[in-house]
Amino acid sequence: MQRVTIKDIARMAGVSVTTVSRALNNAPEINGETRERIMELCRKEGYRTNLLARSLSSSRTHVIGVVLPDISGPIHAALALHIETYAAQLGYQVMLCNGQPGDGRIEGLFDFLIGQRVDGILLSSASNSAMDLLEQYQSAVPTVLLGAFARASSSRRINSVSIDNYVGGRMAAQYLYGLGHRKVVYLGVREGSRTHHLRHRGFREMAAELGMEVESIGNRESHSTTAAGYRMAQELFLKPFSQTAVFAASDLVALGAMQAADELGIAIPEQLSLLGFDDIDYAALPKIRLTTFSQRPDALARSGVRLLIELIESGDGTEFTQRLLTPALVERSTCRDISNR
Amino acid sequence: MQRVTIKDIARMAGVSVTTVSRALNNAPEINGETRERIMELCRKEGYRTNLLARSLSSSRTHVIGVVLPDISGPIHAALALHIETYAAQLGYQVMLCNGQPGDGRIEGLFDFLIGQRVDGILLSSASNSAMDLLEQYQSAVPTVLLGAFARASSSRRINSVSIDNYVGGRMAAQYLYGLGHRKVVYLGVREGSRTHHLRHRGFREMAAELGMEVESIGNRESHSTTAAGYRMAQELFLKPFSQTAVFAASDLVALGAMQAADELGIAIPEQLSLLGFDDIDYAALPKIRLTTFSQRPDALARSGVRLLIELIESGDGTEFTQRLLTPALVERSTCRDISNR
DNA sequence: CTGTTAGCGCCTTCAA
DNA sequence: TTGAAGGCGCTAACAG
Repeated sequence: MQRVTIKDIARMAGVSVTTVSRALNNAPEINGETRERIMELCRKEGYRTNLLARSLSSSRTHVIGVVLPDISGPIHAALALHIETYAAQLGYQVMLCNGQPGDGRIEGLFDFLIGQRVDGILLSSASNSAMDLLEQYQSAVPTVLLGAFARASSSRRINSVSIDNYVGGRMAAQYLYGLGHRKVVYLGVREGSRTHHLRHRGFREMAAELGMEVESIGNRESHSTTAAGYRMAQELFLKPFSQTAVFAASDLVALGAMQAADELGIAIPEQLSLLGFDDIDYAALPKIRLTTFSQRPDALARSGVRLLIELIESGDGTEFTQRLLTPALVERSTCRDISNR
Repeated sequence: MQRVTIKDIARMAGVSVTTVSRALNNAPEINGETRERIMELCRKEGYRTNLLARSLSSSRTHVIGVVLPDISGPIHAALALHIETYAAQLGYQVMLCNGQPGDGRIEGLFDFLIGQRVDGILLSSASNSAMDLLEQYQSAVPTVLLGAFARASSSRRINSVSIDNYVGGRMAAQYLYGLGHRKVVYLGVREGSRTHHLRHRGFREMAAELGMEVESIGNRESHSTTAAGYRMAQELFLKPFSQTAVFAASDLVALGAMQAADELGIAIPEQLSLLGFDDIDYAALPKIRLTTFSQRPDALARSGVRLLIELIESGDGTEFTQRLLTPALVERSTCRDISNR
């Protein structure tokens, strides 16, 4: 496990370390022949650049840190994949970490990444405290927040890219209205998350504008899980209700609602339309086929990576940009047009 | 973005860099007071150790590289999460990368990780070429293969931890036999993958021992996807067949088969039992409830990380160990006992 | 085109 | 208990 260094190669080739360095970096000012000779030697000797040393002296790592709440969650996993792919195309490696604001480990994670001298950090989080965290750290390293942006906070001095949840909520209301629904429910209001707050507000406001009646059912849990959706849906279904459609705060919540409906013999979409949000993988499954809104993880990833790298390469920490993506409706089979029944 | 170094702190505290270094590393030979004073200064000045520099001089990074075929796939995502969690407990950070043997980028990835001087590499792969790759690289860095081990190759000089696919195949046969099935099909034979090869062989051998008749249907595609499962199942269902149970090469294949069965009005498990392998998240969904075998990603991750770190800390590259985990049956609702009908 | 000289930020003997 | 000096492997002026 003894490693051959640039110095060894230099000695063997009878040149200086500088020359070897130049050969390795395709510097223009070098003789083609000696270059070839050196490269050949490197290959033969199994030389591998010590990137730590290179980064130390060049103070650039070409690595970006990516912090996600839960790599194993379907949306985040997709995000991770796209981020990595796209970053690689632009010449950056990704250092992927698990963590979320408030879990007590996240500061340690940021310190680690900064200690590793990553060129920038991408944080994906829907929690409110993510912004505070970034405001605190972005003086130390370029930083972009993914997915937690909110119109309301446009005053925040941070860089961010996000699905426009407010608009998403509005689109949902509009879609259901267009299908002829006039009394609907919003399932899973959760105030701890800005994302969900906005989604809810957008939905209610558009519904109000259209004259559609909406009942909101709150989620007492701290996460929008299938189990929570199941319980909330039961709460709704177990007494008589007159609504014809349900907009679930997330696909997982929708899944729970589906299960509850199934057990109580409520047919979807015949008796009740169900609309989700996220477009997780499950949603596309044959037996599910949930109509929902895509968070467009690929677009989010691309946009976030691009912004971060612009930041890194401009070296300008005085400008803050916020980008908003419009969610995309994915029509499958859980919403029915009841306008002319 | 100008960083404060150990030298700055030393100057400010009126001591030498050595002293600061000692304070930072809780060296025993240092005055408690000066230690406190220095630490306080570091905090106030926002000092963060440059890990690159530390690693360069100590030649230890406390980072392990993890290479997975597809972070967004459910099994790999779970694996990634567990690996990271467990490594963190043992004081190691994880550098997560996407790549698989044969995709043309993997050598670059390994070179990158070695260049970053990771202390070790964990590779998860089911492909045959993974072993060749590791044999080639393990002289440069400690290495553990996850999930692709095969009994047949116990002669290989590599470190590995894996679900015992051969035994898994045997267990599957035994389970179906116990339920009274006598004519079964193995759906999705794929020779490119050692994993699948073993699973198939185990299944056939145990079936033969029990006197159970098995028809194998091959998968012409290079991956075990839902789409492939769908096509293969159609191939089976479209002509008359007498088998009472199907063992699918993977849960995804099983999912495809479910869809095909659904469309053709074949009831599962009433008319046909279906057994999967992997226990991906989907499998547990209310409308799916697939009976399957768990790959036990948590156990796999723990075991792999532990082995790798032992390797790293022993510094012994002459010993190779192989660990085998037994899959665990997860009984849900897609297999029926037909023994006394 | 090539070599010399200084670092990058930290750790680690060896003296004091 | 502290400091000075050298080195980890590489890059980056600046001369030649």
